[in-house]
Amino acid sequence: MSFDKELLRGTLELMVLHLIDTGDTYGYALTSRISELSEGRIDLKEGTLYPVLYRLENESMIESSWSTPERGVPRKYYRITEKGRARLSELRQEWHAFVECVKRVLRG
Amino acid sequence: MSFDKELLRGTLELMVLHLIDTGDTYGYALTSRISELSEGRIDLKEGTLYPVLYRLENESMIESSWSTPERGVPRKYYRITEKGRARLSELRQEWHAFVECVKRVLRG
DNA sequence: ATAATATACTTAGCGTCACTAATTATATTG
DNA sequence: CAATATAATTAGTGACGCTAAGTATATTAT
Repeated sequence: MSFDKELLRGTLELMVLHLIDTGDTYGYALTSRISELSEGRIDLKEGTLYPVLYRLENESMIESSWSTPERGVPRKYYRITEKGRARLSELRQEWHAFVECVKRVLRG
Repeated sequence: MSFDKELLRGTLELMVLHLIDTGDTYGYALTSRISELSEGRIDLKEGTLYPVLYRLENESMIESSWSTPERGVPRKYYRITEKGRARLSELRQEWHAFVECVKRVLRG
């Protein structure tokens, strides 16, 4: 039902950075958001998403801070940095160019 | 200049199977064909392409036979099998569905 | 109260696969 | 005959999405 995991490689960072860019959010919410937007076709497990977030934070693409909501358990909120926005723009361009390339190969 | 290698994952098989489907061919020619069609953006090294071909042959998606051209060194020609054609059709669908998903996420 | 469930984050270890790099071999060209 | 182009093979590396298990708090059900 779901996609070959290899396909996710290279686009996961793009999607995560984009969603963080559209509004500060936290890990658990990102998995549901991606699942929702992809109509259940992309079902990220925690073991997949969190390492992506740590990588991005480690490279200063995003920053985090703990926050406890009125109800519920503490959450680690992420926001994108300037560096992250630049990277996002690059990744977006790269993705579109790549899709174009594959399209050309599949026509040839 | 070239794409992040992670992007190639998941689409390499698709592109290779497609090109073999459009006409019997051999490894070395595939790299130049893909480079040409992608305007140099996808530059497969032998160490990348040949293992793909061996995998595909091992799974009976393609078949090979040696053939010596009138001029030049012997080549290993590949042709697609019925099983390979079925797989190609699946991969093509999966790819298009995935691109759609990413598009939706990047809009959300 | 307490057990059960939902939310939320962490982390160790695995397998796949594109990569680098080196090797072998024949054919053609200078 | 050396140098280059063509063509295939293969050993080893690293990135990263995955499984799976764990920690911890909050809410709901019994």
